[in-house]
Amino acid sequence: MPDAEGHPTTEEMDLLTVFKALSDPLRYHVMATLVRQVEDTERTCTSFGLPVSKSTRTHHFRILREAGLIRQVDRGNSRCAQLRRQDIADRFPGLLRLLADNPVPPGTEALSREAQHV
Amino acid sequence: MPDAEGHPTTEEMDLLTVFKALSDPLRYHVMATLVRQVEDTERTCTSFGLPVSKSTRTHHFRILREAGLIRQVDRGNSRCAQLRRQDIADRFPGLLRLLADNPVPPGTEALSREAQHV
DNA sequence: CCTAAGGTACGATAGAAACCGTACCTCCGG
DNA sequence: CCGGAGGTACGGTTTCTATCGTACCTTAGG
Repeated sequence: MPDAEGHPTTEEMDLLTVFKALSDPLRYHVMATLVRQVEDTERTCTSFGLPVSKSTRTHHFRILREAGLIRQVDRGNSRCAQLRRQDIADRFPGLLRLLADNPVPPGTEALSREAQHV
Repeated sequence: MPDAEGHPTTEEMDLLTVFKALSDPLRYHVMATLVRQVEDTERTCTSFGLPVSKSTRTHHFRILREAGLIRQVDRGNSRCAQLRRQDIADRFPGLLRLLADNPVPPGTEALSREAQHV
């Protein structure tokens, strides 16, 4: 079962849930962004500049977390999101490559004003 | 643009749309089933024994078709669904393997009474 | 020619999901 | 010690989508 912070183990990850998590443009965008960054990059939820309210943002990151795609670690002040790169690669080989090769498709805008943070 | 029957070209396929199509348990099941069959297998929509009405079934197969995942060919009496294996392999390498390795997860029932057709 | 099987089209409905605002918590910096 | 930034929790709204029924089309077969 998931740990206290709601991170499922590799075995608990389920492709249907992952697809559901990735079927939203905003979440897809977050993942496609994370996957193209250097290993172990940590980013706050805010840094993605999603065009939604704080509470909605929490909602989206929760879904990514519960699908096992990201890890959220407490950094005192804020809570950083980190791609679970190795876990995903182990459980769903090929998935990361798919995301890396397919950034947000044109027409799925409202994401263009991506914050330039790191 | 898509052809007359609504099949997108390989270039038009979009991963977000594909994820959306695969994020429904029934559609996921259809794809996971098709992908495990021998090349060029054709099956009628009915043969999957989905626990939904005819019109809903049409709806699901339309979404799969419009995502570019299946091809529907007229066979006079009925309309057969065929996996677009090569197209998917070209456009989204790794995707078919993911599906083949991850059949319907336990707990996603209502699919158990799969028809034993070919 | 008529019927039944397989499908599509359309309109309606119910449930799910995205979204927001408000209230509240925690930590860092001044 | 206080304010603001980053988040979460909760309740309510709206929008989307899975669902169904009905009507209708086409074809194979009796």
